[in-house]
Amino acid sequence: MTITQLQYVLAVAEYQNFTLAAEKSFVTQPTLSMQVQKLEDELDVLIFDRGKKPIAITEIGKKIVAQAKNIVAEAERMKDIVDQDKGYVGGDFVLGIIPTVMPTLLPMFLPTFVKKFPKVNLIIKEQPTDTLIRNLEDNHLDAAIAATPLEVDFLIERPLYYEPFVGYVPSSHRLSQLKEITTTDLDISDILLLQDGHCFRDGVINLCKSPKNIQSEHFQIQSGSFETLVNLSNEGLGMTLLPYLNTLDLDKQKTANLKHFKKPSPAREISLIYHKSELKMQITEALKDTISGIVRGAIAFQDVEIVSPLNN
Amino acid sequence: MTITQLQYVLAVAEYQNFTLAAEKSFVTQPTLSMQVQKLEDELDVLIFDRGKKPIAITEIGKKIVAQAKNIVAEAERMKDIVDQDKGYVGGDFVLGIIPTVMPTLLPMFLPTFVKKFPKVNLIIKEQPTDTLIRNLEDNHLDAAIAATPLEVDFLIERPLYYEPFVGYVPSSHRLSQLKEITTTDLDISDILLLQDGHCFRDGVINLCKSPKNIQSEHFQIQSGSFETLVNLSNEGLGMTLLPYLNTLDLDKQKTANLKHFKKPSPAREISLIYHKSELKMQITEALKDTISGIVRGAIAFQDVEIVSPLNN
DNA sequence: ACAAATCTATCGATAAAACCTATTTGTTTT
DNA sequence: AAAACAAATAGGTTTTATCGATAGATTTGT
Repeated sequence: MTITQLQYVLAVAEYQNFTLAAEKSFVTQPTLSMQVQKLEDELDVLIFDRGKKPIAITEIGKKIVAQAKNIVAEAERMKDIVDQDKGYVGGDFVLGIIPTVMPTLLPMFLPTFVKKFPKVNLIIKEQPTDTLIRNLEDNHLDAAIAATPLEVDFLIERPLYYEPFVGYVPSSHRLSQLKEITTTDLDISDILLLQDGHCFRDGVINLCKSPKNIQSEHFQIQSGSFETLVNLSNEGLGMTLLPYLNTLDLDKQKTANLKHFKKPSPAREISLIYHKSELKMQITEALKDTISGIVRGAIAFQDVEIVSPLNN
Repeated sequence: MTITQLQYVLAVAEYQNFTLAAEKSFVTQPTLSMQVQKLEDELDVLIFDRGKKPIAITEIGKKIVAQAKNIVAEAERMKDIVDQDKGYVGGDFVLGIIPTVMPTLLPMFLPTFVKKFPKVNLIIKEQPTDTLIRNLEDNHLDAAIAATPLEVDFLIERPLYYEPFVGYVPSSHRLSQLKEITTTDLDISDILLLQDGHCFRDGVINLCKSPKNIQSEHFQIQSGSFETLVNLSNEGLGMTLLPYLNTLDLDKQKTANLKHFKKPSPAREISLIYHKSELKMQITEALKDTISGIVRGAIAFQDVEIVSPLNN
């Protein structure tokens, strides 16, 4: 049994296809097939059922794949250990970020981070929460930034900051005369929402969880960007809710339409999340420290109440 | 990096000697040296300092060895997983047992176990507790039976039974008229002890921890067997303490000299202990179940108070 | 139902590696 | 300073990981 063989098995398990797995492993298909066969011979079991297509993983195969993941993860950590000891922080680091955090947070910490750790090649991917979780499980992401708590057992969550929700209420709206709003003022039927899949959308829905009007929506407009939502709102189609950081770069006229919540303000918890196997911990820690340090200046700590980002 | 290279590194770390490590790994010394060098090249660190003899492990080398242990242990577990799935319970199983448990417990469970698991080749080693712990750490033992609690962080303890201490008091002794004895009756200075290194000795000393007479011993006779202690005791050299199971095969005349403790009787906790990496768990579990089942018949459960087996 | 496409296993050849024996180099011991 | 011991190095052999080409099998498309 070699680590290479285990990696090949993991690739096949992931792509459900020997040819593709071979490509991704940068070897030819016969090479990969042979090595998988050798491992199967050595363990004297069938890991994959090649009978049907796409190929299936046998019952014992699933256990073997799970254990192979352990072994390969431990093996990868070896490099981490050595790097850490050398004080060397470098290499690729793939970070996933949810769409509603990306445009506001990334510009804040990226310049500082790349300056502080010039040898780290940071690769950023914008993905919705469910994709982030899947990719963290498969080790395609080294870490991610998402709204929490997620309650996923293989993930560790390290809160970075708490971002209050802010109402955007145009002058035509029934709430426009209020100085501060509360959750009970909200009516889901006249709030403009982001598209399905955005966890901020789910957060807003959770916030308005008064069962009364949840069915009787007169119209449905969904967008992927807050800018669109604000513009639609100005057209008189309803109010909307924005994350605090998104309110900072509105123009003066639009800023006048912002309505803050009465304390404790509902807020989303934004965390750095990563696999509990804790690979590349030195970069992960550095990232967390950098972001925490930067954001602490931007978001005054205040009395907040965390809203769940999950739809359930 | 290959698993073989890691195993070579572990061998060198264990034997502090390339030649011996090569022998134990069933390869020649140059082969092992080369592979270790290759790993060092790949990780770009020195694992061993060959400058002085015996060779030393570098600081980073210690971390690498620790991680290599993790990887190799996970790799070994792969075979376990496959075997377990096949319903096959076999292969070698090396069990360590402390001397004071060996002669009484082994005959009780060995016949049952070998009959129940004919494919397991059980190898028994009689060793004092400290040796057991060292060998469990190095994976030279798959499990061991010892007096607990030991509070060793890499070990898991699974209590098998609680064995009361029984006093052996010859008719010439000052306590011979008592029906039951208590710990306060004991005086360390007239109790015959096993040799240094036996944890039962430490247990007895802990039991008598009345600081009064611990210095003023008039004579010191130490033996490795309870039989000798009982015979010396009959010669009027003092009383002694025996584990309950050792009192069962005394002759009628000697049985008359036994004095049980007043409930709750002091007792030693005998446990099956094994490394927390949990290799060969199916055999370990089978062993535990076998012994628990057998002993439950021999030792009536009673009110006991556990005595620490550690000297401190 | 047949042909095309897709995918895995097998074959033969090659380059890489793991390993061995013999020898050299560098320590430690006498 | 010589002897003894231990690790590195050199050169050669065996093993094996890999490749390219191809055959066999299953699924898909017409």
